[in-house]
Amino acid sequence: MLQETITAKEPIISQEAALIAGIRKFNRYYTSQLGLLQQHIFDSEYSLTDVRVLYEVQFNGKTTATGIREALGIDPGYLSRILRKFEKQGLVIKHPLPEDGRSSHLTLTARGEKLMRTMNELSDNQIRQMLENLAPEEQTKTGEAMRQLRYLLKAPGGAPRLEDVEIRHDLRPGDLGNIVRLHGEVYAKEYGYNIEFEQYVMETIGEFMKAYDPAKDRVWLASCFGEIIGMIAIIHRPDRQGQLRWFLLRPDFRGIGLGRALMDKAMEFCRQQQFKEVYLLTTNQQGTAASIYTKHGFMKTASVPETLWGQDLYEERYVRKM
Amino acid sequence: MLQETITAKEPIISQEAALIAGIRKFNRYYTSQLGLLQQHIFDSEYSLTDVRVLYEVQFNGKTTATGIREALGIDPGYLSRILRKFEKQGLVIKHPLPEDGRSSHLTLTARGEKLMRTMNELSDNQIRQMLENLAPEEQTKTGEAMRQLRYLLKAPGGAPRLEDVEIRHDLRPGDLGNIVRLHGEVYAKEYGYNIEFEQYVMETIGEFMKAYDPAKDRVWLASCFGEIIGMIAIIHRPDRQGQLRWFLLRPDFRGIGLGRALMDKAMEFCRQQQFKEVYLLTTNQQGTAASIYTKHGFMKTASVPETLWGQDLYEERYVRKM
DNA sequence: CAATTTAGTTGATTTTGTCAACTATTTTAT
DNA sequence: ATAAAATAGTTGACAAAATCAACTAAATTG
Repeated sequence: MLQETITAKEPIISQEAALIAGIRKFNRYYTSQLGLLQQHIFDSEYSLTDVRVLYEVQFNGKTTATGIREALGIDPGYLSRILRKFEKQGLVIKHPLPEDGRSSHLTLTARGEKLMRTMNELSDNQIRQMLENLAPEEQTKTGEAMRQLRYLLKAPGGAPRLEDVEIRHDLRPGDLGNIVRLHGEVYAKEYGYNIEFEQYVMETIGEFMKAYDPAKDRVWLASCFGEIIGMIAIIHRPDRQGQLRWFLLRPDFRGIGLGRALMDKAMEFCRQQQFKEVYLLTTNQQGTAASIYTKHGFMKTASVPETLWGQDLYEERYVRKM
Repeated sequence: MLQETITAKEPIISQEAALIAGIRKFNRYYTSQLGLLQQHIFDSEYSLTDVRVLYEVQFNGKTTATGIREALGIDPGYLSRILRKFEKQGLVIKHPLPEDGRSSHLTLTARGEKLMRTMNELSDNQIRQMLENLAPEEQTKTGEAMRQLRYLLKAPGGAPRLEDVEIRHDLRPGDLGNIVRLHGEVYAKEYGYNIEFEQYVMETIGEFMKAYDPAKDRVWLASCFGEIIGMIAIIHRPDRQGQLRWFLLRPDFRGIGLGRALMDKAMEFCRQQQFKEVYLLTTNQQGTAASIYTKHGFMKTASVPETLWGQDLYEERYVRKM
């Protein structure tokens, strides 16, 4: 047994208290920090509630008053008056519903859209001002921390977006470590692999690097706000074969088309290299990965029982003709 | 040359936009999520402003009205009335200042303290409710992300504090990768070492792990907000010798006593292990490290010229008798 | 098809926050 | 030393934001 455990598994009461106290501190700090409590946003004539209503109209396309009321939890009478004000100011239009004579769909007018754009610009400037005191690393860390929080707290739209992900294929300092780390963390979490697995990945990466030839091998790294969150690699093998390796996505970045994007890049590279075929080795435990492989034209050609990293599993081989 | 460069070094505009959009989303989400906008906190008779005032009285010990006014940015007249209400309700006491007949120090009464305790409990429950849908590790990640945000935004560019650093000596998934990464990034930045160095570190860590014996070897990792930012290790060697390895701090965490803290832990472990002596290998390039070694009783015993990682340098050996 | 529910409106009112004028001190400038 | 200016806080008048309850009109239910 390689691993040495020190810390307790059970959450300790005082730790929970510390966590909660920390969150409370954060809440208090963050509310004051961003001036979220100001009544009048950016010295405009609109209150925070006004802006929230406009935002709902803009993004919850074709909402009714009730939709907004439910989303924001405000008094119907109050909302009614706010909407009438907006209508009078030419920011919002009510489109009576043919199927329900009581309700109307709400949309922004061009003027309303313009107002919201201005608001967003002002908000962006405020954020930019906040960011400009930070070093570039700190900026990306801030972004990643917020993104992660939104994700953790299950915010709507908190899931990462493909547009925020950057894919590159050079190797920079820290990348090797990040590759190892990503594997260690993801496989430990998903399959309970112990640290021997991480060690194993380290060895395979080491071997790969010794023979690495930028013209024939390629590693793609996907990063979001500076953090490596996925990867794929192609290695040249004898007889115009290629091997696909280290295809991995952090769980919270799955299901957004990133796996496909990486696989596409890899396959395109294989075509450029004029490989006859590409193979990969995996285990039967990686169920979801398998379906991605078959979707991209790979076929299972072998399955051998093995005991690895404290697990009984089948080592599988997939091949795709190019 | 192993490295292949593709992407520009300059931060890309669209990524900044994504970052800002992400932050705006976070702001919007977080304000609504936590009900920070509700007027009446926890169905009490107190408004958000009321509670903020009480909080200031409680924690900015012995504030005056002006102190609160400056902290919260509210109208003096409004505050005056709020305070009078609190006085009448027996929550706050005004202690006229002998040195200034215009002002008074404000303190909470026992009743005021009790009210704040209740408020805090309600707030804790709300947070607990938010947390209970999360897995334990998600909870800790949430706490860490918030702590980091508070830290990043509060003290932009400020030096990290030793209190925020946690030192542990178990090995968790991702740690091996983090160790490699830390070395790769720091040495690239400070001495321009190329990725071969990171590869070399990977190999040495791999070798170490093969022979790793928790009873005789130890790796300490220093982390701040969940990120590994420093480390040190002791490996057992024949003849009751110990070798000190991988002593490294991220540059921005130097000069806060962390190096000393790590070294102390390492030396204490060496005493426990009853080593006769401890040695370490370094190069003449690591000038600042050398001074730390001598400060902790190490003496240079050898210096051999070498060419490593694209650099001409002297490999040096330091020894300390225990 | 009467009774009930739902969507939204309106009037009355309260709560919350703002502005300006004011008093009583303390500090500053001459 | 003393007049002028600044500071700390109060008060009155008022405006804005939000709530509550009673209401209308349309849709749904039994």
